[in-house]
Amino acid sequence: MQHQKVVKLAVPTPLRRTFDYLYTGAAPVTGGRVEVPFGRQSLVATVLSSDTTTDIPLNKLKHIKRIIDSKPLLPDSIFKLIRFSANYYQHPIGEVFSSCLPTLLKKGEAAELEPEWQWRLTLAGEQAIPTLRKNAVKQQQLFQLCQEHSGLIDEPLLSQHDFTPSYLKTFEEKGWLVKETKDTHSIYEPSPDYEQKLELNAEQAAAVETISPHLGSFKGFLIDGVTGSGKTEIYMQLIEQTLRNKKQVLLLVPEIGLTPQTVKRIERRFNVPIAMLHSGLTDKQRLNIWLKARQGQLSIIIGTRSALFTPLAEPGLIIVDEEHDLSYKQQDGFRYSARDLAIVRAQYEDLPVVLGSATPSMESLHNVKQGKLALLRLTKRAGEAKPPHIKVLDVRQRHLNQGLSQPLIDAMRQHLELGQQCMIFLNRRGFAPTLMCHECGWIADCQRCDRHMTYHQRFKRLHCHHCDKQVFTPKRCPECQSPQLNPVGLGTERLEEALKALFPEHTVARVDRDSTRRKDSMQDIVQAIKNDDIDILIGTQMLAKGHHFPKLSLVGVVDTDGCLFSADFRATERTAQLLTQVAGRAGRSKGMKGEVVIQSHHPDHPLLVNLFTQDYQTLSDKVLQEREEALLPPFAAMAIFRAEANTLEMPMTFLNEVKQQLNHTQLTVFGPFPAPMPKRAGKMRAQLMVQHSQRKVLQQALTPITPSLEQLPSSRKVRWSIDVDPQEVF
DNA sequence: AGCACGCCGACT
DNA sequence: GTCGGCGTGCTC
Repeated sequence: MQHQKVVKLAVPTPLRRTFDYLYTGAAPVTGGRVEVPFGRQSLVATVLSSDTTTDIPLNKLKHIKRIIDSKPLLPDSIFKLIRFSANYYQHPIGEVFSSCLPTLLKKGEAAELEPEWQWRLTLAGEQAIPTLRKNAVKQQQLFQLCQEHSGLIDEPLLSQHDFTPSYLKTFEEKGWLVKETKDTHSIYEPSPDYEQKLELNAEQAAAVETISPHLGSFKGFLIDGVTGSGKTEIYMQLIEQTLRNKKQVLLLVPEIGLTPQTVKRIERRFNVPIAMLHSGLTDKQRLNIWLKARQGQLSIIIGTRSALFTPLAEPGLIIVDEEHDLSYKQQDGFRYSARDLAIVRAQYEDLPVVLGSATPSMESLHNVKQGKLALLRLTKRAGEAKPPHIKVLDVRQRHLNQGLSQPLIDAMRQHLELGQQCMIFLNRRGFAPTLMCHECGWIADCQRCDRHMTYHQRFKRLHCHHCDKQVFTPKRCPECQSPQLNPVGLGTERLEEALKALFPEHTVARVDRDSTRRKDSMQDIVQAIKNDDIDILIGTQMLAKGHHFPKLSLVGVVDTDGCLFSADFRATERTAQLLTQVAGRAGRSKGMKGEVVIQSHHPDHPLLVNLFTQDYQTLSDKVLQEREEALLPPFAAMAIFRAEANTLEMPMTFLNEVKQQLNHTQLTVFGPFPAPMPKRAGKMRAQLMVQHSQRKVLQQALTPITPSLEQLPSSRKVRWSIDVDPQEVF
């Protein structure tokens, strides 16, 4: 009998285990892909270890169908990172592999870059140029193009000038052009003087000087810099040094921060191949970027959360911009934090990681205190911009016109008269958050969620912002048939209407998910603001970050009170970050006086007092102290088990069984209890919280338990998940 | 998650 | 008579 050889595979299935298969002949390489029969389907799996042993009776094992890769797909560091992530986030290894790979690789496509072609002008071609007929304009153009580029043209150049590769066929046949594969150019020399390097102030210079000696080995940094303090210029100079060392840079940005402007700015500055990973790419383009990055043909890779797993041949630096941003944490499926994993990756690849924010997360500030991150503080705005003047306006007993107080309206007038722009911030889209019957008090509730429906006047509809359900606005109250149904409360749509009435001579624009639904409309509005075509801007949190509007001098926050009282222990942090970011939009140009007016019915609320009589740092110190006293993250490691089903009963039963299994561990368990908003999208939800002061202990306790939960009969009657380091408790 | 098997209701 | 409803069981 032939000796049977066994491989351990990560198969893309939600099962938290590995699968063993047999193979004959050459061993599939560890880290490479194979195709295997799995149940009745055929799947692409990744080899975790080759030439290994199995606990499964040999007659139960199937044979692999095909070896896809002859070399490992991923560098060791990424392979390790993926395995670490599956463990840390308690997510099935097969699913983790597939969520880290480009779609086409998941499907089994070869991991090979298509050759890129270029055409070289031959001697015969050169001699033929004078013989070309004068009226053959296109031919003339082509050869001129050739000569302008020292006899070489490539595909991008062709398409730029509206030629197709097939047009060149005739010239190839005549021997005037020769088609050849393009040299895989590795990282270019940067030419940093294309755009002038900006002058650094003392703090910026100190930051660069602190970090640059560490380029080349692992170290974590946190740049805590107020809005406008010039973090980007620090990134730029670090990128430049990394490029000089012929290394690649990975720049992570939050979901909405991925602006073409940032990329253009970087492109203009460095003459190197750059790729931006954004949602608009095709699978093919994504694969090409992935492969080029892996082969070192791209110098800078910019992308959101999932870009973290991009393999790099010569990794040199990881930057996580706006590190506090929630979008770094995936909120479904494989619930990883790209910011946290960036630190792990930097460790594995022995390179520096730079986190930057104007409002750092409590986690990062805690890591600073623990000595895990080195803190670099920028307290001054770069250039000559002054910090804005911030005022909390007590609106108790004041008359409000659609949420706007007279002092705020007056302030707007003043700024508008100076030819400057105003922004009114309201984190609630739609016309009004509820629709109410004036006669009987009936309120339009969502049938599938524990929430009211938002009234959208423009679409004449009620819209649930939690499950996306939309219905036409009823003409009469369903309870008492009264036609008097009134919108109650304030949303951005209503605010827009009010501001247009108040300031008929000024242009008003609204930026929220509804007004920017059309592709590029966000870009258009941002451009219009910069062109000074808009005087008054109404926005939700979409407008809070990243943008630099030179003529914007007044920011008004209409309604903060909703944010001040929330069950979530992170609410304070979130609100403080949002308000700080919003306030930071005002007065970013030199010589302009920025003003921020925050309306509140609770002007004495400690959050507002601490944030605006002091600063974010004072507030974050307080928050950290409270967290320490309450043993909450970041002073404890936390995980939440969530479960949902049609009734609350099954999730509670399941979570109680989970709790029993956890009884034998050292973890502190809270719950199970119904979620703060139990019903969502027609499902009833419950959760169970576990924590321990040490991450290691939490992880080690969960590791044997989570796979066994799949065996529980009650687990199949619910949809359940584990969220390690949860960011939102809902 | 897929995918198939299995045993009960309203249709050509 | 069968198409199909989704309950439940399995995946090396």
